[in-house]
Amino acid sequence: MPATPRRTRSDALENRARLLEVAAQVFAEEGLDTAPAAIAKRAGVGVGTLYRHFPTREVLVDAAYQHQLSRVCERAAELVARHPPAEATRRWLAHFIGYATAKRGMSSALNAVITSGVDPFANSHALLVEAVGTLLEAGAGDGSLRADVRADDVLLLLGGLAYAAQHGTRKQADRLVDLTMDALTAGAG
Amino acid sequence: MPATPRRTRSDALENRARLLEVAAQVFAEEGLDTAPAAIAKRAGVGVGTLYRHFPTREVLVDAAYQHQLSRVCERAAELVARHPPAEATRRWLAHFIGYATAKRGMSSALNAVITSGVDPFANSHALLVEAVGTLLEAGAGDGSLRADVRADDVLLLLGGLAYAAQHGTRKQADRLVDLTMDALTAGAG
DNA sequence: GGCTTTAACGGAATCTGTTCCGCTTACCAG
DNA sequence: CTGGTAAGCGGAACAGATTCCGTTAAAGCC
Repeated sequence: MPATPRRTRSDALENRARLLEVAAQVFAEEGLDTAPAAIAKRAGVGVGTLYRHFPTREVLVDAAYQHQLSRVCERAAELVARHPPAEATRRWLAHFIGYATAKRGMSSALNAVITSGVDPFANSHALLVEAVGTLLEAGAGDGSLRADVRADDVLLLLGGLAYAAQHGTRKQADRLVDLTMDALTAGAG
Repeated sequence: MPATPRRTRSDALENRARLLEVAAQVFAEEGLDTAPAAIAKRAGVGVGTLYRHFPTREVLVDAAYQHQLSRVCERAAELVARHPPAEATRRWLAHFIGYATAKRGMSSALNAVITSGVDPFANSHALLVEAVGTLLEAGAGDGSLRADVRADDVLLLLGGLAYAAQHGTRKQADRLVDLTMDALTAGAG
């Protein structure tokens, strides 16, 4: 067995990058249910290549959305800086849900990330837990949010909300956010 | 055009009944992802017949689970009779989530029902809204639950929870139920 | 009971997602 | 620069879901 495993081939790296670029664009244009073959073709590679780099749709989706997802996470820090913790949290929840429902397919993308602790997702997942954690800590600090909820629980709940919100109306989504805020503030201080 | 549209053929009715029976059994044994062809074969009909009666998997699943689902709904009334409203609600939420997560695939079945207002589901959906409504009304009556939440919102939320709970641990599911209860009791009385 | 109509049937054909494998070509050593 | 090696490639083959349509037989009428 070789001590130094030969480094990744340059064409493999290029193909991966191109697939990612194309996928992000196609997902935005046509939604997440685009045929894998179409993405591969547009990237100028065979389906085999697509599947080798991204064995499941979710892996591809996560990779394609990672950039946007990190922006959503950054938003949490911005909101905490500008608003009282509870208000920041409310706004971020709404932002998250709005984001999840606005983009066709974004909800399942988020859920793919949220509900997975396994490797390929670790990056985005950790980002989200951290974002929620920032909000919760701020709230616990000034007593506007209860201190006994865990960030990963809230994230899981949020994934469910995003899922549910897709099927309900916009107003219903807003009411669910309100309910969630009530849960987070219950017995705080 | 005929004034009296010829009545449904007897073999069609039999086939439908048999498919339903087989589907419920197969779902219980092997989960929801059983191949349609396998169900059709076991019921002694062609796939075309299966698809004609149940154009989507969800329609079939809803039909197959309708009986069980109605038992879950009845449970709400039983709990209200035996316990204070808030406690009955907590128990029912846990029962619901447990049910959704215990049976492989039951969660998506429930969500198919919950998230749909359209005809084929109307029956089960209405049943669920009624069950939640019973609990909320009882709680509003004695002031242990807030009076300003809508049954269909809670149901939507619950669908999200069931979805989320599938991916989390049992303990996480319990904590989500607790959070939801906190939301329902916040500012009550 | 025989005849006409047409709902309903079955499964072949089709369409879509995924895996597999023989060929290609980038990498590295000499 | 040249040859050996195996990572990576492409698309053919496969698998499962869904549709389509020629055939069958139940319903209703005489």
